[in-house]
Amino acid sequence: MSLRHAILGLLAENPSSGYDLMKRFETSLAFVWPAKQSQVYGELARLSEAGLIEVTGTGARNRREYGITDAGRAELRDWMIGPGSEAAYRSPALLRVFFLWTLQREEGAAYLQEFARRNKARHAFLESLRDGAEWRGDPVQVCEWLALEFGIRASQSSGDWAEWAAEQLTEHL
Amino acid sequence: MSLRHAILGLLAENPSSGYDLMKRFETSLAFVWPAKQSQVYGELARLSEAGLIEVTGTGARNRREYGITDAGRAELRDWMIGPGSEAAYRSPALLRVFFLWTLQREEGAAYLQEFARRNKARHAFLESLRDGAEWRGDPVQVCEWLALEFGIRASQSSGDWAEWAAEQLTEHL
DNA sequence: GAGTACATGTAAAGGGTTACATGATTGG
DNA sequence: CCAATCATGTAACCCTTTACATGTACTC
Repeated sequence: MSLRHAILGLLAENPSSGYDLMKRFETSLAFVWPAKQSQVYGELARLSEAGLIEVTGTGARNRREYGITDAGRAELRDWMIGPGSEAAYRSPALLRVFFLWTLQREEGAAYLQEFARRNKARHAFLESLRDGAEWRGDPVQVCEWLALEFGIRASQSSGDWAEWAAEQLTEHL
Repeated sequence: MSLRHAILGLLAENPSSGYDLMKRFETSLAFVWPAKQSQVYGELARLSEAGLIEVTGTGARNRREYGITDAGRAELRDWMIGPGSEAAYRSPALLRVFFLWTLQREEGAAYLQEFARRNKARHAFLESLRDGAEWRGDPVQVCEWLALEFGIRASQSSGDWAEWAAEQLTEHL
């Protein structure tokens, strides 16, 4: 149940409303732990009931700001230092690679080239995020930067692989 | 709904029982599209009812072998050449990186070093698979090899990143 | 005044995980 | 004969996705 810990982590940074959290799930966390609006509000209610977060303020338009409680901080820490639950990585894109032999050679190569193109686009996007940001060097931002760098390297590696794979497919199929 | 297409792809290769498929989901597809036993049998029933697969033989211990039908092959092809549904990548490991600032510097560095260790282990494992296999060069195997190579490069890249990140954390936090 | 962004809530459906449940066959 | 493996089925629970539903405040 990592959505719960994602919310706790975000609230450990600063108090936020469901709407604020939702925006962060759509932006900075989009490639790491995407979450929908309905999920966020549901989990906030559950966390609040469990005493891991609490309402710390209200604002216009029915806005409710939540802050993390001491119990919430303890729960977050337990999860952070606990045993790493495994990836359970599911990739429809890679699954198709397994079945590329069911297509014609040119179709398969085209698929891999499209895969390469997308990864290059993502790579360029992530690099632009890194290069466009103002790096103040506070701990929160350092961690964001590390995660961002992961994405940059991963998209680079995936893009390179896909170009190579398209060549291999043309040669060996 | 990619489980459905994973099963169709495997059955396009050769007729198999639920048990056979389950084994493949635990081995070759484990890092790409893992699936549980209960899922496999359920989906087989649904695919059979939809006419995308059919029972092609029976064996000892109540074994039922399914084969893909022409309708199933058409469905598989539609999915293969259709628009790529996006990743929806969820990584608890990377999520923690986002919140590493909540730990002490040494704890964070230790986490990243453990991350590096795991990726190196996976890298070694995947390389041993590649180097231990008998490569006959048939189309099915070429595709498996391409996917395997993806995993090798990804684990390499992740491991390198984690080592680098541990250093950065020590320096910049 | 209209459109956009802010703000929250819930219900239904789909897919994945865990657990229970059962039985047949093979190999040592 | 006993254990491991082969083989299937299903129920409950949890999480995610999609969709519907509603209302407020700001800006042009």
